[in-house]
Amino acid sequence: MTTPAAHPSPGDLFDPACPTRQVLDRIGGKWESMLIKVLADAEPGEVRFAELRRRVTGISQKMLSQTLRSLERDGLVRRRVEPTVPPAVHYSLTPLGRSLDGPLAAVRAWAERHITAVVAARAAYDEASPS
Amino acid sequence: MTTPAAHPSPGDLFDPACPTRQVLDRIGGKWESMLIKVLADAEPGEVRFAELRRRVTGISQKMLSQTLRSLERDGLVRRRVEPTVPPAVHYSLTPLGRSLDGPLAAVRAWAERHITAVVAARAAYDEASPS
DNA sequence: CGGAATCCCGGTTGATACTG
DNA sequence: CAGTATCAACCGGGATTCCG
Repeated sequence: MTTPAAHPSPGDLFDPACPTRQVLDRIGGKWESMLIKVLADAEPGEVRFAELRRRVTGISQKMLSQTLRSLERDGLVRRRVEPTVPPAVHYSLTPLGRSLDGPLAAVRAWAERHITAVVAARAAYDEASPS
Repeated sequence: MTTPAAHPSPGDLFDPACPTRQVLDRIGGKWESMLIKVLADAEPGEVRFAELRRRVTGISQKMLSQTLRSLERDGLVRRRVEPTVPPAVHYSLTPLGRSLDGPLAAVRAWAERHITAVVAARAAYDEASPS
């Protein structure tokens, strides 16, 4: 049908406006989850821009500031500017951001526990049809 | 303290070959996680191609088959072909795939519990600098 | 120092059409 | 029914350069 109505169920994963979808779109990015982990693990809680750049190997300034801003926008990260010269900007996880690190940790744990199985499956699959 | 960085150790999130990174790259896609949930929720355990297409609103045949194949390759999904005419192909989660649904569910739960806060933060942020 | 703006390339995605 | 093939548009994201 072409059913015009499809699934209007709220909280439904199929809905583009669905919460899960929105959240996955955010943490599914290339850097988001890394940044969250780095900030979650940071001892002082706050980390400066340049330090983040150093810790998140491979990230460009553009992506760092861009990602940081999107996380800030969503209330996951806090940006604190010290009005010195030159300016020092400190980033930290908000309580909301910190709470997301839990679920993220679950995924991380799964990844570490099952990655070998995944890699093995992948190898087996590729070997079956090398083309 | 400030510290550590400088060299990516294996198993470290910063390493591009890190398990978490690989897993997030997979489930972070636009359809992967939806497919996993649909398959996980499917009562019979098996769902046919056309039925998946119907359940995952908005997906194209190309992306569906493409995503399905990548999940199959990684050992998360099983593909069973019934050699009839016309052919009937059934997809289901493997035990490995099913085990991933747990962590994914944690993320989903977080999303549903905190999405309003995220949306609010976003609105507040946008209101602060409307441009 | 932090970050905005610009340019640009390549992978990903979506329509559409064709096949077994 | 269950895909594959092709083409074109899109966009993430890297390098570079400029600014407060």
